[in-house]
Amino acid sequence: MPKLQAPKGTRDFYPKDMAWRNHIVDAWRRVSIRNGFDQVDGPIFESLDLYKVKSGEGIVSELFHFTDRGERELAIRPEFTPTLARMVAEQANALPKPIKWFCTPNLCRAEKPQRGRLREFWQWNVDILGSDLPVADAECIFTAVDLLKELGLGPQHLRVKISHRQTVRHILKKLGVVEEKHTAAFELLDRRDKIEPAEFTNGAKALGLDEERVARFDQICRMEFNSGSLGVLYDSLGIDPKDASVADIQQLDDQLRAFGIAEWCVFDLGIVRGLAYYTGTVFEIHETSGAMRALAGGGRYDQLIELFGGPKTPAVGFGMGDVVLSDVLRDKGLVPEDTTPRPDVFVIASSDRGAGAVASNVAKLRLDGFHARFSYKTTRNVGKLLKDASDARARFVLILGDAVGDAAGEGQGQLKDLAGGTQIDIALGDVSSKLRV
RNA sequence: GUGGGCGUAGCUCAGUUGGUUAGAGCAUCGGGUUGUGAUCCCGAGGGUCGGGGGUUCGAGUCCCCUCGCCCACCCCA
Repeated sequence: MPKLQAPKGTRDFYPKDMAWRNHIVDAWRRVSIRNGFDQVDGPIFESLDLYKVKSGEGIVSELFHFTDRGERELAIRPEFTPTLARMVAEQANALPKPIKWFCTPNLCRAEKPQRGRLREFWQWNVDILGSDLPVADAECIFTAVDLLKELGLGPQHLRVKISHRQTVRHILKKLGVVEEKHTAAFELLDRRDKIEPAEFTNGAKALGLDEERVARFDQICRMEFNSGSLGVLYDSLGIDPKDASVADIQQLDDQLRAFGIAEWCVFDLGIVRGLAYYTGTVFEIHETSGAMRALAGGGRYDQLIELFGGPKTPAVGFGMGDVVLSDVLRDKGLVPEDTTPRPDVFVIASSDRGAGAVASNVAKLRLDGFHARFSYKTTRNVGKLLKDASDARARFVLILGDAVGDAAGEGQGQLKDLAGGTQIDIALGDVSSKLRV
């Protein structure tokens, strides 16, 4: 029999791992809800065609796909956006706008695992549909930043790098690149750090740019503008700030400052995202050191819902994966030793008579809503039992001796605070109210 | 898909030029002592040395294939 092990690029979640995953997913959920998003989900597999709509045939080799007994071609979801688009397209006219949805699906991609990338991972998706206002873009970014803060990260660790397709298009136009070649220009821009300078220059020439303009194009793409300093960009390019083509990015900047997250944000026109479907704002969250792959990425995709057969619906959103997020938190020393739930109370017996009352007292405490545990050991050795309680990371220990009554809640016990070490005599009927303090 | 590094117990690792039934610490489980958390003492379980094939009297050790992990590419929805 072949060795039975978790498939390549997947993870087993033992209690500590599961607690950590929950730590992340719970934070995603908590932050989403307080930012006004509703949770949704869809099937973990969809028809293969759904993924071809957005990404073409080329996507198939990246998918785990199969044929069911009805000869239907299906695929495990590699992303959530097509499902989201399908769901929105189906009920777009009935849903109140703006639609603010989030989800935390697990996704599978048939890629070779490496740092920051596995074959199964969890991804936080946050989307606002039905509004083309820059405030929606800003609220998505605010929500992403809120999550980072929630997990203890600060602007010293991460930066939201923001660009805007329309602004870049406007600059390209100013430099003399015809509109049909803008997509090629985006691709070239995206690859500029991966290719030789000569190849970049040649690519730029193919777009109709001469030597001087190539240099200018490259220079602009390498500049960063802090929030509030977009004027510098306009000046250097001779753009009128009142020009409609830059109004959008200017409003976004104003909103970011209104939300109070300007210090996290920087405008970097070199951020392109490979995705052809982004139409306006695009952004990525990067480590300030620039080392790792992007922690999150997103942008505006105003035409996607139509592509999936829905009405024209502007949309903006982002995704954040658990793998890179965990890497970042680990690097920054923000991973707690153990995130498994701690027992409120651990019940032990120091006498045979006390042992007879353990189950009933545990039952009562549990019915009162407490996380209560006890030991299966038969020893009356208080030291050993306290060690069990301590190992379980319990907050309190209830010690039952000869003073217990015949029924739950009767008689006396002792309640020990494991953190402080203090111990008090207590009537068993008063334990729950004492624990609530 | 391409290239490099690495696989011995749950974890961290020893294991001589190929040579008896492959070891240690920690962890786990059981027992004992002090009945109030560190401990201390005794004991147990756990490895087809990632898997398969080959060379050899003999392979954890040498050769080939394969699987997995890590890293870098490709790609990144």
